[in-house]
Amino acid sequence: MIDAVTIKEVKLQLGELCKQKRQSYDMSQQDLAEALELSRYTVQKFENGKNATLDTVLKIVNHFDLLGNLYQALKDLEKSNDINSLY
Amino acid sequence: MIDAVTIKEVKLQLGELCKQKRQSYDMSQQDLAEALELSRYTVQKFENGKNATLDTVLKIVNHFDLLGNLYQALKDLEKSNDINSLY
DNA sequence: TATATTTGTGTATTATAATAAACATAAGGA
DNA sequence: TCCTTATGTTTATTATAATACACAAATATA
Repeated sequence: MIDAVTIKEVKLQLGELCKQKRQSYDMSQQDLAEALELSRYTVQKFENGKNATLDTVLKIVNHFDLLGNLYQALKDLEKSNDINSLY
Repeated sequence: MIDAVTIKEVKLQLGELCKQKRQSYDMSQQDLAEALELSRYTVQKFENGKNATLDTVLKIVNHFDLLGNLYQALKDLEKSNDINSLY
């Protein structure tokens, strides 16, 4: 039995991904906020797993060149009726 | 040269995915809204590509049993420094 | 055609994400 | 040690997502 992933865990993981990507680009929270025309507080909260808007998330995803990947993943999910198929 | 995906397109695709999944479960917007304790208007706007909160998106993703997939995809992105690597 | 259901839209209100500014703390470099 | 930078947190304000109605327009269904 695999533990179900929670919404909170996904938000925390999203924040971690942002932090890791940001640091790999050698940017501070302030740098990222300015690049995306967001406040540092918004970046700060996002990286710590708080709720955010889709626009904020996608701005960040886009900045790290992951928007195309996300789009393709969504397209794939739409095609397959059941991604968890055993076959 | 591949056209860059826009934030607007991703939001529209997210809405389409929701609509397609919802219909595959034979649910109305009202049904989905009630199941997730959201207003129908919120579901309506999301399906039509409007901005939303991360909580709303993840509630919907979770309802269609895609939260684990999303979590794993985020974990994978964190590990690989460059998902677009040619190697 | 009627009737019911679903979807799209409008308005007003409430809840909350985003912003701006300030300040504390911690870590690192001079 | 001092000075700088980055992060975390607070308070107040603004912008906007979410809600709760209502109603019109499609879209089934009898």
